[in-house]
Amino acid sequence: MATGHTDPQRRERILAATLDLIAEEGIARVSHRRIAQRAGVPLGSMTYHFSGIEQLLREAFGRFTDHIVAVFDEHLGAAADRDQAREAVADLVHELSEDSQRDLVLTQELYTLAARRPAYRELTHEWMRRSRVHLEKHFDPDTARQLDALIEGLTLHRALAREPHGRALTLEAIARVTATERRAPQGSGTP
Amino acid sequence: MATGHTDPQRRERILAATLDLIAEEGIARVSHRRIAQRAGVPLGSMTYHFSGIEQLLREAFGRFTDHIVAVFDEHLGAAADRDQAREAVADLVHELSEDSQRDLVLTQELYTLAARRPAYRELTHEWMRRSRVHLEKHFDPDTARQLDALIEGLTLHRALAREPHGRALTLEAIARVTATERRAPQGSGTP
DNA sequence: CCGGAGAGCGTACGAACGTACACTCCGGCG
DNA sequence: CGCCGGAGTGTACGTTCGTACGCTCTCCGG
Repeated sequence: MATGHTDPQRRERILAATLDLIAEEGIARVSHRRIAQRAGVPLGSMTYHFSGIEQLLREAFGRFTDHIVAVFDEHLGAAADRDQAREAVADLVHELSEDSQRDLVLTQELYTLAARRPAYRELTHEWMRRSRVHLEKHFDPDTARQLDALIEGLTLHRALAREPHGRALTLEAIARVTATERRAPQGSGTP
Repeated sequence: MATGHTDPQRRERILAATLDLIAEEGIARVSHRRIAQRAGVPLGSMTYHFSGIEQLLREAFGRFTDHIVAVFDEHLGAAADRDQAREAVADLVHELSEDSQRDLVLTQELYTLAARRPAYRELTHEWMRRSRVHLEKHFDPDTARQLDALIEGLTLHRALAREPHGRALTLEAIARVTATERRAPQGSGTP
């Protein structure tokens, strides 16, 4: 085509197609050619817009974490008190584990990369940080940390289980971890 | 070489090399040639012992889940009462998130596959089932389920966090999820 | 002592890969 | 009106891939 001018939509379409491809077929099947075909752009565009597959992947996963963090913000930002926060967390767990296979798969792919490569770990750090900011508006830091881990586990197990657990169980787990009546039987100190 | 007889060690070495390669470089970089080189076997052996990469991966991850389930059994099987079970769970979380980057990475790779392919999901189902068997010796089924998810989340977050949380926090989270008896106050061993 | 059966291997082939780079085309400037 | 710079692309190259298959070599029954 050669329009003669910058076309920012091309770039976006490539990034979106990259995430779609990873979600559907996995990192192992990602290639310039497949992405290009899916995005409807010529092969040459790939190396024109991105210096290599590495940069492309990092940028694509950057978009993805932006999206996920937005979902967190959307759910948890609205919570006004502790009980609403608990409900919001339950909603979050169920949305992430039920709605879209896409987000689940991409999350796993990102964790897999993060487990090995520090560059991707930065993305998960930022993600964890942001979610904890929300949780710490309603719970003390230690509890927030535990709850954050619980969210992760509940989401994953619900998504992978043969018979996913119901909302009642999710809420009960959340309630237990966030129950603040601390009679200190073992003496673990926190505010 | 052509020894003229079946050599079961070859097969094992190939499977071990497959897991090593996945752990170090990721599914995306797995190939017959790389595995063969790492295992010290000729390329021709790959197609001789395994019908294709698909079968090879499934079998390799089968070995891996056997290993992980054994770690679960080892830690949780010895626990005699509820408190020992809590300690055992904490040990488990810390061993999996600290000791070996290898197990963590392989776990993530498996979850990634399981999130997309039912064949691999069977492996995770069996894994979850086995771990719940142990947990249900000390806790009621719902609690076991919540605890199982918590283990998952704590392990992952500890492994990926910039500053991993300490054992006290792990134990506190476990205590909280397992503390509340729905019917009776804390007491007897098996539900 | 020998010959066949079959375990195990070396190699060749077509497809797909990432990347480089010469090229085309168009809007704007002179 | 003509031409020039740079955005954007088509294609070619060297590499690596999975897999098939004819071959070698060892062991054992006779």
